[in-house]
Amino acid sequence: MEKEGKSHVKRGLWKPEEDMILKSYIETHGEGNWADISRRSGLKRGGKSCRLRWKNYLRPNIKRGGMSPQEQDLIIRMHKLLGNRWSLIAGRLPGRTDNEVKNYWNTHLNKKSSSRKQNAPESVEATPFIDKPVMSTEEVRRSHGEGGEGEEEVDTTWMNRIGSPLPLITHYPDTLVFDPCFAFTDFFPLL
DNA sequence: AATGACTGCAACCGCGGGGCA
DNA sequence: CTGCCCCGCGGTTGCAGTCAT
Repeated sequence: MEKEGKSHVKRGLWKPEEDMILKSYIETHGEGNWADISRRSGLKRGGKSCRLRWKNYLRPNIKRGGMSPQEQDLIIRMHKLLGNRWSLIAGRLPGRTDNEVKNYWNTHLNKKSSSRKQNAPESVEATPFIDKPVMSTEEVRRSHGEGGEGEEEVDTTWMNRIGSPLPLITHYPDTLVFDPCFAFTDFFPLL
């Protein structure tokens, strides 16, 4: 079959008409098999492009606009824990997409964190802001008891490494707002 | 008003993983 | 086991809008 074919595949920004076509097609036929969707809908777009457009823009319940302080806080803390696992982080932010979270991090938070590092007080230097995730994906999985239903046996080593079960809040009180509803055990089931 | 620099976001690219024949 | 196809992820690029001069 024809691969996403270089020659006649349209690129660049999506037009409102294209959005409408894709949206109505998916509403009628459902998601799945994006290569097929791009062919059958009549859009001259690659399957990947259709998928991206739907997931990041057209899907229902997409939240647009600025991040709330709570969302910022969550992103920062999740990033510290997981690193650049944008899809996982976005999974904890209803209506936000991995692309949006990634962009937000790269444009806003990454900058913020690096500028903080520059004038960081000693106490902050002791807990570097972003460089390394506290847990690798593997560690997250293990701590969730993957491979052994040891439930309730929560591995708390990440807490020790962060230094506190409420990471960062004491170091950056101007930016971070502790959300008492959030517990890390809350997102483990998603992994 | 013109224009060059900067910023933020949408979209693309390449790669790896999973499912299936 | 192998190869193919599709999907999803993370990194990167490109462009439109905004700001500064």
